[in-house]
Amino acid sequence: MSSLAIYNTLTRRKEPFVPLVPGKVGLYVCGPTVYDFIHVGNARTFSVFDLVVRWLRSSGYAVTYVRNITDVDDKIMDRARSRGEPIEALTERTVAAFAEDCARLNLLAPDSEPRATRYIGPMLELIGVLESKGLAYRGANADVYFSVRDFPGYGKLSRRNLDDLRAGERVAVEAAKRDPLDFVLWKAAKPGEPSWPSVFGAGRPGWHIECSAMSCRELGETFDIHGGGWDLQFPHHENEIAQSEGAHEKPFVNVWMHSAFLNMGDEKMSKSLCNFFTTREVIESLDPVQGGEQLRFFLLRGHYRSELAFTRELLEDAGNTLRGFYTALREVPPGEGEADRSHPLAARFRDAMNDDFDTPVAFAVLHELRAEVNRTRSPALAGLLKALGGTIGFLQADPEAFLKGGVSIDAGKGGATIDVDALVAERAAAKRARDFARADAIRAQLDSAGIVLEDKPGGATEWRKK
RNA sequence: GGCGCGGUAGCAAAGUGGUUAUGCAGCGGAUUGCAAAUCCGUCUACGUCGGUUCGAUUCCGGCCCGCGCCUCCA
Repeated sequence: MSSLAIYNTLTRRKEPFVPLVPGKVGLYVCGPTVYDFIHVGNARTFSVFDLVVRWLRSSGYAVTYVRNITDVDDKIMDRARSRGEPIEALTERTVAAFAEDCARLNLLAPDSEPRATRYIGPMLELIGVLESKGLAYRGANADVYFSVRDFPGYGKLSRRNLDDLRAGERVAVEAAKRDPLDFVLWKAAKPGEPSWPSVFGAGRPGWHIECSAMSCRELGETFDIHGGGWDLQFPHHENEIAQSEGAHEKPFVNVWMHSAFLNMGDEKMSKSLCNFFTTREVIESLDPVQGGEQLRFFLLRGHYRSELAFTRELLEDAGNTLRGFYTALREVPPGEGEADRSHPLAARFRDAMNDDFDTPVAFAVLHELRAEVNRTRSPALAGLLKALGGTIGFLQADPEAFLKGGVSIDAGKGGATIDVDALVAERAAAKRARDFARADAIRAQLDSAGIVLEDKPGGATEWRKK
């Protein structure tokens, strides 16, 4: 039996995974800033870590999964102001929408979903510790900064040399900083902005401090895995390390995981480039029953450290493939009882997932299993297929319902709805009377409405969405 | 300028120093009243130039091309 190896950004290699406490894993993932719907690129990252959590749990680990919500930030304030609504109304609504999107993607809820505004106290404590250790200072503008050059390990995650960084080349550097790379821990309040009282004066936290404070509260000063999108590596995660290790003087995180981008064409999808689709608009453009899992499959069938291009064709392709799995499960209903995890294909699936979550190989194994199910018509093997898919959050829907889809059937021109079952019955009667012209006419009619008929050996007829 | 990632067949995507990845699409066959589904078979591969090697897509080096981070960003 293989054991899990994970690519660690910190060491830039795959390493055997060894949890701090045997059998337990603490996992922290950087969640959304809640001023707008998440886009499909965000969905990729959250899906990747959902896969990680599910696989760790399938492997027997007790996982504590923490994913934060950033609910205080410049963008949130700007958006609330431009909409003329209270900040809380915006963030609450966005959090609720985020939860809906996650549910559609079949993402497990984190065990803890801390919000920045509820951890101001721990953040201030942490900033206090940093100041007492000489790693933080108050600027002339009353902001509090982290002094990057006073933290020896700065740059170790992203492998940057302080002197090579071009801070301020693209954005003007705040004059109050001693070094252009210093980053803000606490921002002094300006009129009309939300603020909290503190020994540093009224203000609000900088972005990076929340993750250091909340991960420590939820998972301890040192924990197993910290994840996020590739772009968070620098400066966000680098700054988290500086804050946490600067304050606690012990390793912050053992394994850093970063998921690759989702691209539009050959550019990264991002809000600043305005080239994104929201997760919900993509799902809503797909079949209402199949859409969520289809998008999830599209996002996860490639390796999480490889970039992925978002196109309509690839989304369709993913849907076709996924329907193939469900077709097998419809034809051969999974047997009751425990699946045989000692089957060679199960072992290969496990090996693939244990090799840094190699989903392309894992799905290739599932395809072999699907063919085996179709050949042997073995309910036990179908059960294994469903069970293995289930370990990574797939193939749990009712196959019949999935394949029928959420069809809103209309006859085409007139928009009149079609009674599929009545037409199927009429066709059956026509077939019995050997009126094949009528039978074929009905097939054609349904086909143009997006319904495919499948005659079964016993004379029964199944239908599904095209 | 610094740091990093990648270039695999129509499309997508793994992997390996010598033996079929896999999927979608296509094509042929079996099957079907016709279809669909399924099964069987099948066609295009490893950016480029060198090096190491009995042998390289797979290791090493140069080059070309693409992308990312260095600002908020999943």
